[in-house]
Amino acid sequence: MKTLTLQDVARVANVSTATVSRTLSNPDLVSESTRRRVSDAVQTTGYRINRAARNLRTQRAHSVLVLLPDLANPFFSAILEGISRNLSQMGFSMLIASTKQVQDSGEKLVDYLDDTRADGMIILDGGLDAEVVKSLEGAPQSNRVLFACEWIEGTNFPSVRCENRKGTRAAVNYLYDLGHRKIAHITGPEGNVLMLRRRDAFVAEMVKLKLELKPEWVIAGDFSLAAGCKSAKRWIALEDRPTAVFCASDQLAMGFIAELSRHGFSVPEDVSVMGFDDIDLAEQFIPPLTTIRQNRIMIGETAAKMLMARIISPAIEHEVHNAVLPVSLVSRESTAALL
Amino acid sequence: MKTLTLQDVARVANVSTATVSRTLSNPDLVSESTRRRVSDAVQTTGYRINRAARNLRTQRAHSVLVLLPDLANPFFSAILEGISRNLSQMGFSMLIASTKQVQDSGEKLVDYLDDTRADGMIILDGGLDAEVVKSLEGAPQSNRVLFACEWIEGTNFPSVRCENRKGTRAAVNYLYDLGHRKIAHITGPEGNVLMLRRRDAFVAEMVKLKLELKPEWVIAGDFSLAAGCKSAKRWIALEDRPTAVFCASDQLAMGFIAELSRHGFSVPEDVSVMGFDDIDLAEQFIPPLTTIRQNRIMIGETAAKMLMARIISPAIEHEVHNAVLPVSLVSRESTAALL
DNA sequence: TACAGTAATGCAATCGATTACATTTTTATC
DNA sequence: GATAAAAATGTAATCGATTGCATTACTGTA
Repeated sequence: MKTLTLQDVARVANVSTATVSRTLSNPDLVSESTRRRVSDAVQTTGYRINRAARNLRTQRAHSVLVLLPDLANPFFSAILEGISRNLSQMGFSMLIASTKQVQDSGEKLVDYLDDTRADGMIILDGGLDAEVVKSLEGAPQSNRVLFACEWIEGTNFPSVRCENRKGTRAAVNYLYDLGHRKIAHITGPEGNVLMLRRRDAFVAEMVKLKLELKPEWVIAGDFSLAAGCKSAKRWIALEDRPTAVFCASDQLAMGFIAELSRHGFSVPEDVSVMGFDDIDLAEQFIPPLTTIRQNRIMIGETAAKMLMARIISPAIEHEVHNAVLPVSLVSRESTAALL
Repeated sequence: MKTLTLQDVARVANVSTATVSRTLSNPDLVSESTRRRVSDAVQTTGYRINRAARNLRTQRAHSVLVLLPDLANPFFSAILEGISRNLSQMGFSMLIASTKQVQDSGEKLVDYLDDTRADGMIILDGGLDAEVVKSLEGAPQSNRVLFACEWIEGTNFPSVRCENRKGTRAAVNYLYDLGHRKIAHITGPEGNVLMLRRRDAFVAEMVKLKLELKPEWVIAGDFSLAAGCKSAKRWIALEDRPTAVFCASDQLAMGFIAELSRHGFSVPEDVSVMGFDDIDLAEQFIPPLTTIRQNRIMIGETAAKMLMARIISPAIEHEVHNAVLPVSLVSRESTAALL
C-alpha cells in the first residue's frame, strides 16, 4: 500500500495538484463544481494529507506544547481537556512535557519553539526557573508563549488567569455572612503568585471587614494534601481557634479536614472549611467542599484560543494581554452558620 | 533571522550536507576529526534540525500518541511520566488525546497513525469501543499499537499489564494472615478487564482458602470514589459484615473509608480496607492505605520501550507480546489484625 | 463582437534533511 | 610498493504539499 499523494487525487479528479491543495485548505478559491469533483476524488481514494510535507512547506509544526509542573496534579486535567479540544478543532495537536523534564534535558525553552516542533507554548507552571523564562523574552518566538493559571511576576507574557482576588473576597464574605468572625487562611507555597494574590486579598478583606487577624491565623502551606494535614495540627494547637478556615486550594482543604477528623473534630460542626479550585474530587469529598470554582475547561479553551490567534497572525498587535476569567462560589457542606 | 540549514553548517565545517547529516544521526559513520569539526560548526552556528524536513524524508512523525479515557484520573499521570521520559530520550515526542475526543471527532483510529501524525499509539483505555479497535486490526499500522494497563479481550495487540491475579491473591492472603475470615470485594466497572481479573482471582482465592463468600460480599463498583461511598452504604447495611474489604482500586477504598467515617465507623478498627494501585494519594490518605502497588513509571517506560522497538524495526517478529509487570504489597495503616 | 476585469486553474520552484550510489581516501596484507 | 578491502565522504534525487506567477475561462458592459 504505497502512500497516496495529492498527485493521485489530482489525477482522479482530473485537475492539478494546486487545485486539490486549494480545495482542501482554501475552498473559496475553487469553483463549486471542481470542489465537488475533488471532494469525491478524496473520498474514493481515501487520501489523507501528509503533515510532514505540509509542515515543511508552511514552516509550521501545527502543534502546541503544554508545559506543566506535574502530570499528577488533578487540577490540570480539565485544563488540558479544554486546550486539546480547541486545538484539535483547528487541526493542531497537543504535545505535553513536564517542566522538570524540560529543565533536566538541558535544552533551552526556546529550542522547543523551533518551527518544526511546536508553534507555540502554554506554560502552566509559575514555578519555572525565572532565568529559563527570561531567555525566552527577547526571542522572536516569545509572542507565541502564554501562561495559564499561574504566571511569573516581572515577565511580560500574556496569560489566562482567574479572579483570584475576587474569589478570595467572596470566600471571606461568605464566611462572614455565616456569622464567622475569626477566620484563618492556609496559604499556597511560598513565593507562588497565586499564593500571594490570595493571601494578600485575604488579609485586605479581613481588614476591610474590621476583623481581628492574629498572625498565627495565616498558616503557610503549599497547595498539597500533606500541607493541609500539617496545618490542621497547627490549628488544633491554637489556644484561640478560628471558627472558619479558608484554604488556598481544595487539596489543602481536604488534607486539613482529613487530619481534623482523625483528631476527633468534625467539619463543619467544629469548624467551617473552604477550598479553592473546585477540583472534581471536591464534590465527592466527605463532606462535600464549599469552594471557589474555577472553570478549568474554559481556562484551557481561552488559553488555546489566545495562543492560536497569535500563531495565525503574528503580525497583529493582540489586544487582550491578560484574560481574567470569572470564578464562582460553590456552596456545599463543609461550611455552616456559626451558632 | 533566516533559518539555518544543513547547508550552512556544511559550509562552515567545509564538508558536504551528507556528512553533517551523518554526524548528527549516525556518528559512527564519520571519522573522529570530521565529527569534531562538524560538531563545532553546529555549535557556532546554533543549528537545529528541521523536524518537518526530516519527518518528510524519513516518513516518520517521530512522535507517539497516547490515548487515555480521562485526563483527570490521577492513576495515569505517572504512566505518562514514564512514557514521556522514554520517548524523549529517543527523540520522540508524546501527543495526548482522550478517547472520547477521538471517538467524537469521527476520525478512525487508524487515521491517527498516518506516518506524519504519529508513528505509534499507546492505548490506556480498555473501554474503547471494540468496533473502533477492530477496524485497526487488519491495518498494516496495527503492529504499532499497544495497550497498557488495560486491554481489550478478543483483540490481539501487545500489552503491558501488571500481575492482577497475583496482586489479588497477595491481598487476600495478607488479610487472611491478619486473621480475617470474612472478606468482601468491591469490584471495578462491569465488563472491565481488570475488574474481571481481580474479581475472579478474588473468588478463586477465597475458595482455595476455604473461606465462606456470600454473594452480597462481592459489591459492584467502578474504580471511582463515588462508587466507594455507595459500597460503604451497602457494607453498613449487611447484617453479617465482613471484617475486611479488598477494593479493586485505591479510589474505591478512599471513598469507602470516607463514607464509613461519616457514619461513625473507623478504619482499621472496625474494618480493614485494602486498595489496589498505590496512587500518590494513598500514602497521604487518612489512614494511609494498605494497597497493591503497581509501578506506574515502569509500566509507562516498558510500554514506550516495547512500542519504540516495534516502530524502529517493524519487520522483526517481536517476542514479548504481553509484558506482565510485578506488583508488590504495601502495608500501611488501613489494615489491622483481627482481635 | 470586442474588451476589460475577475475568477479559476495550472506550472513548477520550493521547503530542508536523508540516503542510495558513486567516488575518494585510508588501512591492511603480501 | 602493489593491490584489495574497508572506511570516509560527496553527489544529487527524493519525500509531498504549497504558492507565486502565468495562463486560461468566464462575466458583464459598451
